[in-house]
Amino acid sequence: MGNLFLTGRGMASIIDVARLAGVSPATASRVLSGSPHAVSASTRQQVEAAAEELDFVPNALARGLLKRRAPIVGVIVHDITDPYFSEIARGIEDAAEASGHLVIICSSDRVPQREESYVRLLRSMQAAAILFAGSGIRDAGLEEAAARHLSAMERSGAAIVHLSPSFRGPALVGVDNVAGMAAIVRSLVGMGHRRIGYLGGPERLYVAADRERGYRDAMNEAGLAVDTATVLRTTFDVAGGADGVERLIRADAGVTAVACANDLLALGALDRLTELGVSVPTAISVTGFDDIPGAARTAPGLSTVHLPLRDLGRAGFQHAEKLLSGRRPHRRELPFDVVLRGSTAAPRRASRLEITAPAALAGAR
Amino acid sequence: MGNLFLTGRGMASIIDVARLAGVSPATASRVLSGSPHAVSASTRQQVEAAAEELDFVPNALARGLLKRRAPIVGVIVHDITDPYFSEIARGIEDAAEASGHLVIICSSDRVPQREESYVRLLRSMQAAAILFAGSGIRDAGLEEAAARHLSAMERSGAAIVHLSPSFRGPALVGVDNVAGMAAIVRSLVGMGHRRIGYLGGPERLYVAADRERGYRDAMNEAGLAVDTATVLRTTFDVAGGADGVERLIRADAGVTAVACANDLLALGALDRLTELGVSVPTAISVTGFDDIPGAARTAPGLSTVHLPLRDLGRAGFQHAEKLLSGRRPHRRELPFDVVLRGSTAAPRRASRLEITAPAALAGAR
DNA sequence: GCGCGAATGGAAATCCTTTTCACGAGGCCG
DNA sequence: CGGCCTCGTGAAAAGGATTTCCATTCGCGC
Repeated sequence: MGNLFLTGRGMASIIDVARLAGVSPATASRVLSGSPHAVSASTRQQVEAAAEELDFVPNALARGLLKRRAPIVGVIVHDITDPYFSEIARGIEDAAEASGHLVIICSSDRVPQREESYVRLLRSMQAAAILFAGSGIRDAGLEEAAARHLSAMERSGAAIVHLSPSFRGPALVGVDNVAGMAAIVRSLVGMGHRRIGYLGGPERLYVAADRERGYRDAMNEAGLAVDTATVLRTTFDVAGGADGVERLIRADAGVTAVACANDLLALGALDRLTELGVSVPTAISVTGFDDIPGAARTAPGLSTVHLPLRDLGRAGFQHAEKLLSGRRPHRRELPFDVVLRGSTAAPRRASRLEITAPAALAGAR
Repeated sequence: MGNLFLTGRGMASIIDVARLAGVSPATASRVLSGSPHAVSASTRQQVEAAAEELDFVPNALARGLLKRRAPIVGVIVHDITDPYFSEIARGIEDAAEASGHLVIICSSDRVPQREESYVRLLRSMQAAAILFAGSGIRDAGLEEAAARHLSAMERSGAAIVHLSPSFRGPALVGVDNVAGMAAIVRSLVGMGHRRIGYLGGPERLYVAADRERGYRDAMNEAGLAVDTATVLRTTFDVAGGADGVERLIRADAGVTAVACANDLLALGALDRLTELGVSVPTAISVTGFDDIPGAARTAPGLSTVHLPLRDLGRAGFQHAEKLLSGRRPHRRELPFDVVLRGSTAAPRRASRLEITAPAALAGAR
């Protein structure tokens, strides 16, 4: 077959449609792009019929070139395979789809250079927005390059949104990591724990620093010592958590609980404790942070700080949309929630004795 | 400050660079786009210095408009939150990044209309390739529209790659789902199970059909009856698995093992069985499919069919690259692996008695 | 009957880059 | 020493859609 109005073997352009409809490209554009310019009903119909007939799909590149903006948003994550990030990404995607935007996923693997390369690529694609889902990484080189790219993009009207703390300061849309960690540590204290170890994330991650500060705040507040031997920093993943608890246990500092900087760490810790025959929560309590899907399915269920990750993604995109439409949205803070499952309990008697009047306790029991 | 050579407040264009370097845009382009065309060393250096000075980032939209192709690939998944898909997506991303492509994630939620809308969007963006990570959905409306879009894209040189079976036939790059399921069911049979239930996925998913066929094949091959009451189809997620096993158990058909069409179903099944106080594998064995990260972390560990998901993604992108460079790559089949963990064991004696000579068994034990 | 505004449609510029095509200079071979 | 080839560079077109001006027509009030 082959339609005679088609310019070549490629896709039909708006010129082809205009020709078939017997109108100018300008008119066809007005109909097809929903312009406010008046077009008579009959002409409109002609154009729509022609577009349908030719299976016309507008070239977003041409449109974007003119508008200086492509209908895409980039999301910088550390690893899309990490449920924390895929949940956020999904929230962004849902909100983006509603406004016709496509979402580009960029897993930086926490390598500054890879992150910069992605930002550059997104900039070259004239992305409408970039959302940083993952925490910033303290790195002079990256931050200099990133600052340059980001301010250039903002100057040209793109939206930049941080969902976690970064070198640009606290997140535009995010949760209070300090308060969240402090809250769950406080509930550990409330159960009677006194020697609480901490398994932190990489030192260079801003979010890891915030969470560690929350831990220290809560400990200080309760008048408890933070032993340097019981605060460990490791990689932000399951393997890090497994090795971390083991080191913590072997240091034999008598900790009765371990607060982990995120759920992945806690999952790894749970695994290793099981392997080591250390029972949770009888011998030791474990807490996580984030409440990723799957945190509830461990045995025992993981006590953690629930974050509304999908909402965070959605809210992040909405923030970007406001920025794009010229408004100046407020910082937005989403609520967290301490959820206690089976991985935490009061410490064993022996431990309690250390911290309570022995006689009183013995008598009560 | 503000550089006088900048046209406006926007980003520097190649024309600005050319002007600053004192050459024509053509020459600047040749330097900056790595064209094979000869350019003298001194000119080249001038241009590079100017580009650096102006923080020039090429406009990928303009380039794409000319080349009729944007350096982006779309990945259609059912849900990026599902570890099965995020693993594949990550593999694609890794391979794509190596060749300067960006990856767009499209979660269809298995809604045909949403899938079509995404394909249309990708087409309008002149995506270089679309990879279908999720299985096709049997749906006349979608398939008609999809066929139209896809053949149009292929005609214009884009690459379309299916990683799972679809209405276009078996996957271009994929695994043998029939054989995989048959293999794990066979190992259940080998352990002595005779009444093996099946928890399948949505009827309209091609991949679900394949896996169910594998189950039936293995059962027939072993001369075992497939009772319609012990084959259930449900949604492809944790909730479906939980409800599914419960129905299976309550039907009281005496099954000693349940093969699940994927790991999410198996995870749900494990959860519910625990809640119900049915011990795994003592009372009942459970198997999954895919070996998502986390399948090893259940208690007991999930026996499943390991799929090299990340490799699958990588191989899929490489296939697309070959297609784009005009080659005609072969179908590629990746290996699977039955991995037995704690969720499977030989059935209890009572069950064995049904199928083995009672005297012999009793004597042996 | 004249003029004015609304309605409608077209011509052309614009967005930025790549890629022919053309041109001049210089080197080499015959 | 003339013709030819190579090298280096520039001018201009192309790619597809939008949008700013204009131009035309029609209806209508005076």
